[in-house]
Amino acid sequence: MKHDANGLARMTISAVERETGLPKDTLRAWERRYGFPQPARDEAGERLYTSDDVNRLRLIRRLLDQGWRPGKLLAASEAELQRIIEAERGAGGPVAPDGGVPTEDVLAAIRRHDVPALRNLFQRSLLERGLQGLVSDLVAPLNVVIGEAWLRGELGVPEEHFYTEQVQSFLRGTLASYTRPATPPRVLLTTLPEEEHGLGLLMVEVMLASEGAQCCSLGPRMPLTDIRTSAITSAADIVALSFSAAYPLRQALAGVRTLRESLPDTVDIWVGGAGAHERLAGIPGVSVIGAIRSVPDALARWRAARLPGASIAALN
Amino acid sequence: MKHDANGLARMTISAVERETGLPKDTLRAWERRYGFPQPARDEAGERLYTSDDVNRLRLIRRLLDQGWRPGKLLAASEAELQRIIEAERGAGGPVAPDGGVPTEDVLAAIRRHDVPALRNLFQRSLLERGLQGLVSDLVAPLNVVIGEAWLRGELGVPEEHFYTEQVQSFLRGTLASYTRPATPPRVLLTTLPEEEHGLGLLMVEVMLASEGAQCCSLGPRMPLTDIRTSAITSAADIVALSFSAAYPLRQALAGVRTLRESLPDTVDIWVGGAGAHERLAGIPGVSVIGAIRSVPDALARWRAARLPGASIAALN
DNA sequence: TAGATCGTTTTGTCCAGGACAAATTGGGGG
DNA sequence: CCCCCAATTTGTCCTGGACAAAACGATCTA
Repeated sequence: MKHDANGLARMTISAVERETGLPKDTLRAWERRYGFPQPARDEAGERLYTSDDVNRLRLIRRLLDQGWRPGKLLAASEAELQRIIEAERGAGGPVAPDGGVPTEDVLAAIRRHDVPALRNLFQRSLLERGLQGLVSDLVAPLNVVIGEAWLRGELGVPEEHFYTEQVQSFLRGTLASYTRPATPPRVLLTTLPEEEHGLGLLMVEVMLASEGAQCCSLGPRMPLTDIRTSAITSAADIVALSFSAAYPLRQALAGVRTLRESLPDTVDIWVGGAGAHERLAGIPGVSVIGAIRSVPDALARWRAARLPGASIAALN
Repeated sequence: MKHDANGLARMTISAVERETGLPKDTLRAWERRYGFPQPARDEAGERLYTSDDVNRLRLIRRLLDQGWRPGKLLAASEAELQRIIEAERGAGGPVAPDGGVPTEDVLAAIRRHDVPALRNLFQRSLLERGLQGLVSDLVAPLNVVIGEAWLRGELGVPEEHFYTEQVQSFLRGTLASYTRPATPPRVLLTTLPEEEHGLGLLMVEVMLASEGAQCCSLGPRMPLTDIRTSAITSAADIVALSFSAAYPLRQALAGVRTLRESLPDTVDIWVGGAGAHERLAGIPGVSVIGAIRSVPDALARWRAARLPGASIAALN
């Protein structure tokens, strides 16, 4: 981070790429076409962005992920952008209060960076609703709420990281202390290389493991060819992929199609997450898991189809 | 992924950037200066790399991280590259066999993607040596061994991911089921934005938590300004940063200096990991943790200096 | 012999501005 | 109302030049 004559922090184009996830080429194209951002230059003519630029770019990126078009957002004034954010608030329908752990309590704990308090709230939800309930009734809605709070500037980057870190810790910890007889199917979990969010993956793993499936998670960012090799090595019945809303549909389609072609027909592909568009279901042998709570159903269907001889009782 | 006339997989420059972590600009500069890689072109004149190119680039990247210079590596023939890899094998000194869980057993489980077997081995090490012993005597040497095995082509990307994922799961799980009275210091754990490896962070967290410190992990990739805010919000006594060997020293120095300036003097900064160069210790108020096993000592020193009134007994 | 100093080379990153194709949009026709 | 096509939008890639930070290595000093 450099500083200008007034001591204000100024960032180079690669720093901005890192912070916002927007490629350098795109940043330069936007400047050329829309006049925003319009960074100052250093002695060598290199761009120096302000942190205001970065904040606005982060905002724009989120709105892009929600379907807005660059032309609108980049030409928009500050006021217009605020109006768009207002309109976006709760656009996906209100998050149903679940009567369990209050969302505000969780948000308060996150704001305080209060590890014990947050763990307590998770623990409470776990006892009241079980592991699957914790994931589908608390964590899933929380992800939405926190994303929106971030958009409105009510939470910062560290708070979001802190939340993600703590949820992952709690879920993994709970999963680790949970053992039951391993039954089919064997599921390989991962994301494509451009997708780095591992929380969705973990949520699916929790749902599957609670039903006794054998999960093998590779974590995020796995090259396509390696997914194929891994699926075969680990004798997987299902390859589960997670896509966040930010993932370009076109890339998801291409990736899943290639994977589908390279995997044996006996291996199912499941895709889930906010970026798992309906059109992915158009590919034969690919199932879209619309909501995290429907994972157990999908699993039951797979078992009914593939394990016709086994009684349900034997599996439970 | 595109395909050429012979059906061979061909990747665009952004795919290669994604797979290897080498920026597009660097790939083009290497082509211009050293003639490698020299990708074919599609109808539009865009570069199409082969998977051999990518494999070699991945190799080169690792060797760069170990201190080799681009000029040597990129001009090297296939045979010369092999010779360098041979030379590199065990260059860091042999990893001491610790008499506990045999490394080969772990590698075998990783190759088979065998989750239960791997967890068993971790569990065994945990029972034989305790949590700190697991981290310092098994996980730390394993990281080195696995990195070297990858370099020699004995392990692939998915195996490395699989290992990382399983270790993290196991450690987090064990940590979650482990409670003891929280005592000072309060430690904030994270990495700078360019550093995405979270395993080192988790290892430190385990060591610290075993000694009763209050850890608050933000996960990897945290912007500098946000680290400052977070440290203050969470009233941290120590900010712990982890650097992998791949992290450029210059950037580490700049980042840590900036952070040091923005944090109150009462907050210590600890840096660790393979990329935590001695020169970082030159900054006042910054401690370099040379090896993971020295974390408890560092903690004891902090307590002796900052909590002179408290008896050791009260802390344990 | 070990270590500091300083010019030279290496190397990563940035720039401009043009090009193109994939994706989206907005009409019109069945 | 749905489908299809042309116009527009938009992300990504290209070349080839430039520059500064880092690494190197030769020279000098204690």
